[in-house]
Amino acid sequence: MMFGFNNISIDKKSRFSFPAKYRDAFIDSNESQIVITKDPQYPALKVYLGTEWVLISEKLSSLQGLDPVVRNLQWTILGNASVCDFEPKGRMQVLISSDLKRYAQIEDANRICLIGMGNKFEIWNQENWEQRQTGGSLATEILDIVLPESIKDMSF
Amino acid sequence: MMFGFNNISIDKKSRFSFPAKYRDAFIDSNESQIVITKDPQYPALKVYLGTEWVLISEKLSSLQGLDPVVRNLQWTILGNASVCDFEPKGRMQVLISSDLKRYAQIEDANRICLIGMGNKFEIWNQENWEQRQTGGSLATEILDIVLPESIKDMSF
DNA sequence: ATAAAAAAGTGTTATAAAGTGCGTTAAAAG
DNA sequence: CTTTTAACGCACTTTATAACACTTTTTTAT
Repeated sequence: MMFGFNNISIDKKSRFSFPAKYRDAFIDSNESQIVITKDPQYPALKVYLGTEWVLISEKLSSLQGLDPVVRNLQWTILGNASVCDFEPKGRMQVLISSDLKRYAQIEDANRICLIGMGNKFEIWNQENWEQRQTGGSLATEILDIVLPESIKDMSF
Repeated sequence: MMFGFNNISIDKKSRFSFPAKYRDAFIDSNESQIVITKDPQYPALKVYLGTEWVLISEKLSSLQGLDPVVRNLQWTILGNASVCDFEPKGRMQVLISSDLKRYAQIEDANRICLIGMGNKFEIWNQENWEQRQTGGSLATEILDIVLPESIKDMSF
């Protein structure tokens, strides 16, 4: 399980590396891919391990896409997913696409917040993260998603 | 599986090429054809791999065509499908017919959005895509399709 | 109906931009 | 002080795209 807050650098080519403390967890679950995508509610990114992504993406894409709420989630999560090859024994580096950077408002940042949430990570712009932590709300957040029954039990 | 957002160019002769990151997926599933057709609900195009198209088109064409909704879907999806030969090991280039371009409102565009949704892609006009993403609705969208039981479990 | 012209489609190449890999330095931890 | 980790810089590779040339098809005019 991967937890905790990390303020890490992102280089000129838009790569960041996972802190070394997570290496064993990645090796144990035999990861070879990392998937980054948009958070459907906040200006932040979700980072899934490849094994976890398979479960989530299969479940989400199997839902009936004619429901507009479902279709929207499919677009947001599946349609923005960026799959990166990744070596747990190497540098554990991944690239963030310019689109995703824009969404998370980290286009010009040279530091980002990487937050371990157990089975996934989140990536935040530092100011947004601090504001959220101190109870403030963000201009771009979307809290009024009413989920259909079919996905009430899913956690993204 | 093929995921993610791509803003790519479409040349003067209406060709686009798939981003190189999808090459392995195409090679693995041994694709030699790509099928582009209309999205039944939005001013967008669906792009299927040949192998996937066989499944969908066979299922859809086998349905009882007396139901007007089914008949409409058959017309839209089957009747507008454009099959292109395609070499996964080559340039992965595909031509979009002027009809389909008009439908997706990309007639004069020199960039389009190609969205990987797992087992298929969607092609969008950039403005429409952004508007859809930020919650706006589009003049031409059709959300009130009531599906007959026979296709409730199909995903297009 | 035929030839000429235009349009549509196919293929190749060159070049700039984006992405990758790896060594070095700097910083932190033990 | 030694070892590990993080950050940076540089060189190399791959990819995307525009430009061009050529072929095929369609249209137009005679």
